[in-house]
Amino acid sequence: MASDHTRSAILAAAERLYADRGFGDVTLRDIVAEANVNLAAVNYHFGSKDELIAELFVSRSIATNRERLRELKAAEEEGGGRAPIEVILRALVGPTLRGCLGPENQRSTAARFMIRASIESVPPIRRIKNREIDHLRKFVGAMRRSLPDRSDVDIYWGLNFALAMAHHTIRESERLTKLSEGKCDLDDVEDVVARVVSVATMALTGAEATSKPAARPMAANGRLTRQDL
Amino acid sequence: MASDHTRSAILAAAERLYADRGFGDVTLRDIVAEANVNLAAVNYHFGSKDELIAELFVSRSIATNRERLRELKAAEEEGGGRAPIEVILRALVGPTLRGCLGPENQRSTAARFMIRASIESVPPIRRIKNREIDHLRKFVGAMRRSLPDRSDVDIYWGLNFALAMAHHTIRESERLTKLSEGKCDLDDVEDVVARVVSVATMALTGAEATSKPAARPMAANGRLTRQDL
DNA sequence: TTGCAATTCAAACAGTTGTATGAAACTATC
DNA sequence: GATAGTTTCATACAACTGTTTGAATTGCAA
Repeated sequence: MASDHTRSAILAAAERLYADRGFGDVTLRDIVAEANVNLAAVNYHFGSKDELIAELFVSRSIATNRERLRELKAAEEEGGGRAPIEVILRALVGPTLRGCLGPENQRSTAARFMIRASIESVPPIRRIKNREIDHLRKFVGAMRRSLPDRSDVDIYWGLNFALAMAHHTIRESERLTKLSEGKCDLDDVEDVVARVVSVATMALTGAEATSKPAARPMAANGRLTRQDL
Repeated sequence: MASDHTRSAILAAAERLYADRGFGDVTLRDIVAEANVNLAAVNYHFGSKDELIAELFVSRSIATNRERLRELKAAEEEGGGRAPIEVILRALVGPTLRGCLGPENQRSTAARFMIRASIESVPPIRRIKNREIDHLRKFVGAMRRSLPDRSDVDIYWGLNFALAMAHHTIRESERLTKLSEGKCDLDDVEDVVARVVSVATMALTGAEATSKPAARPMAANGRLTRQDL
């Protein structure tokens, strides 16, 4: 492996194009044109298109996960093995939110790529995401230590909701801006982090049991008249 | 328009195939084979593949939205124009959750299709989703009436988080089951609805202001060593 | 029945896609 | 400076895609 030049040019070009135009309509030919390399170079260096995408996604995921664990470890060491739940949650959702939100023009290519990966789910990325469970288990452990009185089920649901709010906000940030007519300021990332952490904390420390009301009928499947939507 | 036979056969076959195998690898030829009709029939009846997908998705969205508004209207009429926030939130997330969760074997094709539409976002569907804002505004209105002291921004965030928890739970239901080793029972739909509504209610009625801690550095972009993930 | 429009059909089209090939160019080692 | 291994390159390939075409068939109305 001499200089890595072609390899990294492909990676950079691919990430930029995917970030800008999505996975759907970026072909290998687009990528090699942007990278100024030969078409065959992709298969030579990466084996296949899917492996290129996977490598791209794995790199960025590792970076985010490393940042998450760094924050988590620091917090637990400071608290003698038991970090406050808010800090754990902040370590969980902070890095992702900070990476993907913030002013448009200063949002990195990497972040825009990860947003795309979150919006348009393609097979090679889906396969990798399934492996993220081990990573999440570390946060489950920390949350258990922080809230020893909470049941496991509540912990799992709290984690699920925290990730839900973070990812959904990233994924649908445009819609939220439009719906709120700009009143929700998604460029103020730390405010977003604080909101997510606050709600997730309430979810984990709030009301003990959830009431179970009577079941409701399922949505109709029959014919329809155009009126809503 | 004589008998609609071909048309509805295509719709049914397409929905079934998309639900089972996703949008990515279902071709028009797969659909017409499943529907036992000629290849050209799709373009004759729908104009294009994208319009077929759009028609499918619009139908199901309308059904869900109608159900949502039915619940909302009933609740507001009962309360004299002012429904409790829990009931509004239940009307918002209940129909979707009930449609998409529940025991695998009794989950309808329609519901499985909508899950797919939520996981794999394809262009024709993305275009339609952007039009859903008007629909959501009706819920914003109801929430404002229910919580007149809350700021608009808080309302928007509460709505956003409610949808986040519902959609993310549907989309990542498999992962949550695996992570929790089956302890989170996603077949008990009403429990899921109750949990989402409960947390969303806390988000909307809980702590007034969110504290604003100091900013944190962004995730590193540099080289990486495989360790996490 | 005749005529006309709607529908179905087989076949082909035009374009794109990711991938493979084999020769050429390069690079570093001896 | 010859050699061996790596990397680049132009080109071809094979398959698949959504769409179109124009003729056949069908169904209904006059």
